[in-house]
Amino acid sequence: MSNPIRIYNTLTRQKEAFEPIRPGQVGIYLCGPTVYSKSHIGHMVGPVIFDTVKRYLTFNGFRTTFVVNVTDIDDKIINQAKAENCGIEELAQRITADYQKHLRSLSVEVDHFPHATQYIPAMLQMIGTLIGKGHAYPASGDVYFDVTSFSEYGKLSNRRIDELLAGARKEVSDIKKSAADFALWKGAKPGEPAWESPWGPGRPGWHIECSVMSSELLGETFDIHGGGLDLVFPHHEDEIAQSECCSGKPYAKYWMHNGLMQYSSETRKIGARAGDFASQEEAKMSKSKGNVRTLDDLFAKYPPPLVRYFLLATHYRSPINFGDEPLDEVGTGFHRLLAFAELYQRVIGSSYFALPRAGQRDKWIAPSCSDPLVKEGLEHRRRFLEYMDDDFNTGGAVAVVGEIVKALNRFAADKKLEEAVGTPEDKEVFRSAAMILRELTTLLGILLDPPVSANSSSDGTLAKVMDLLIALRQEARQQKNFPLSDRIRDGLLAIGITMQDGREGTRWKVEGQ
RNA sequence: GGCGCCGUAGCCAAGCGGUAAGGCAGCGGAUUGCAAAUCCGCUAUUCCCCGGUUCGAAUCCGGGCGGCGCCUCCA
Repeated sequence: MSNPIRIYNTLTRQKEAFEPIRPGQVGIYLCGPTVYSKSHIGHMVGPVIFDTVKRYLTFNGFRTTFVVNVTDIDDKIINQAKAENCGIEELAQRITADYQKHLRSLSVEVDHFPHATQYIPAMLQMIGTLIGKGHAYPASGDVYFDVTSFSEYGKLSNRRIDELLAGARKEVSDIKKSAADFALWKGAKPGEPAWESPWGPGRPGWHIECSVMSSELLGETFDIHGGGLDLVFPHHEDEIAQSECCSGKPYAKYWMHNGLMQYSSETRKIGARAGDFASQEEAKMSKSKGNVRTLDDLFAKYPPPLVRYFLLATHYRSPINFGDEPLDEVGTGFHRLLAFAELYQRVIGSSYFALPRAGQRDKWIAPSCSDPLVKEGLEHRRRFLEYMDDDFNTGGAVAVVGEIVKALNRFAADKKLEEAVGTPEDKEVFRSAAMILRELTTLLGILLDPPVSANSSSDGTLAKVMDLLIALRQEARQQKNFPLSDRIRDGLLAIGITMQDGREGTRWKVEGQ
C-alpha cells in the first residue's frame, strides 16, 4: 500500500506522493545556522517544522533520521570573533550551545548535529574528485566549481546560467572562469584560520559542507532536504551541482523550503542587524517593535511550547507574521489547551500528560466506545491526518485540535463531569476522547509535558499562603463582604496570580503557567 | 530586468472544480455576588480586479493591480 503523504517538492514545483528511497526509512537534512551570533526566532522555524515532519513520518512507520548541520567556520564567524576579541572556536561553541538549548526548549529532537570543521578531510576528498572529473579548477589558492560543466545547473531555482550572468551585479572576478562559479575552497589570507590542503592552506566554501555531511550521514542520495526559502539559490543549487557531479547520482529527492518570518508589516528580516537597514532610524524603530529580540527575551514572555504552537499554526511554506500581536492572539488558543489539561486532571483524577503519546498510525487502537463524542473524535482524527498527509498542513491540523478541545469541553459541561453527578461511564467516554487529543497533540510536538508550574514549588509555601487567602476570601464572600473578596482577588491579579471561582472551590494559578 | 511565491470577513487562517473550516476581536445568552474560565447563538450571497473554460470556479487558463522572496556566503 502506498502511503498517503504528499510533499510539495521545490525541484518539480508540485506536490508529489512521498515514496522513500529505501523502504521503511527516511533521511532528512536541514540547513542549520552559521554560529556567529545568538539565534533569533527565524532560526527556529525550520527545526520546528522538520521536527514535526519527522514525528509524522515516524508515526507513519518510517524510521527517520534527522540531521541539522552547524556551520562553524565562515567569514562572519571570523569577523565576529575578532570583534569580540575571542577565539573562533570559543565563539562557535558558545553560539552552538545557545542554539541547541533553544531547540530543546521547543521539543525539537535532532539525531545528528554535524559541524563543518569536523568534516574537512571528506571535503578535501570531494573537492579532489570534482577537480579530477573536470567540474572544478584551482585558481590562486582557491578552488572553484565550474558551473558550465553541469548541464543541469539551475534546475532547482529554475535559472539559466546566462540569465544569472546578465543579472549579476557583482564584478566578474578575474580568477574565476565565470562569474557564476562558486568557491569550494578559499585560500587563507594572513591571520585567518586555515587547514592544509593540496591547493594550499585555506577553508571550505559554504556549500561543500552540506554536500559532504549529508552524504556521510544519510548517503549520497537521500530523501528530504530542507531549509529556508532564501537558501534555494545559490546554496541548495550549488549543493546539487557539487553532489551530483561528484557521485553521478541524484542528490536529494524532495526539497522542502519553509517561508521566511516577517515582523508584521516589516519587510526586513527578523534577524536583521542595524547595518542591514536603510537608516539608523528604521533600525531603531524595528528594534523597539521587538524585531531583533533574542530568544531568551522572547521565551521569557512567551513560553517555548506556545511559540511552537504559534509556528505550527501557519502553513510552513507561507511567510509567518511575527510580533506580540499575532503571538497574543494565537496564545489564547494555546492556553485553552492548557486549561483543558487541567480540566482533565480534575475530572479523571490523573494527569492528562500521563496518557499515551502518538504511536503508530496503523497499530493505533481506536477507542471501541460508540459514544457520539468518541465518534466525533475519530472523525476529527481522520481530518487531522488528512491535513497532515497533504504536505504537512499543520495549520489545518491545529484547527482540528481546537475543535476537539471544544467538543470535550462541551461534553464535560453537558454531563457536569466536574460535579458529583458525573457518571463513571461518562468519564470513561471523556477519557477515551481525550486519548485522541493526546495522540494528535503529541504528534505535533505540543503539550508533551506538563508546564512547569509555580503551584508545585518545591517547599509549597506559596500553596499554603494561597490556601489561607482562599479561605479568608471564602469567609468574606459568605458574609457578602464583596469589596474585601474582590480586593483579595484583584490584589493577587496585580501580582500575576489569577483566581477562578468554580462550583468545586476556588482555583488559582500564576500568570504565564 | 530575470526566476519564484502570495492576495479569502476588522485581524490570523483552512479550503485547491461541486456551492465559504477554525481561531482572535465584537455582539447577545447560559453560568457567576461580580468576574474569570467554559458552553450556546450571531457576525463573508462571497474569496484583489477584468476576461475565458465549465452544467458548475475562491479553486483551472489569460491579462491586470498589489505585497513578498531570491538573483550579494541570510534559516
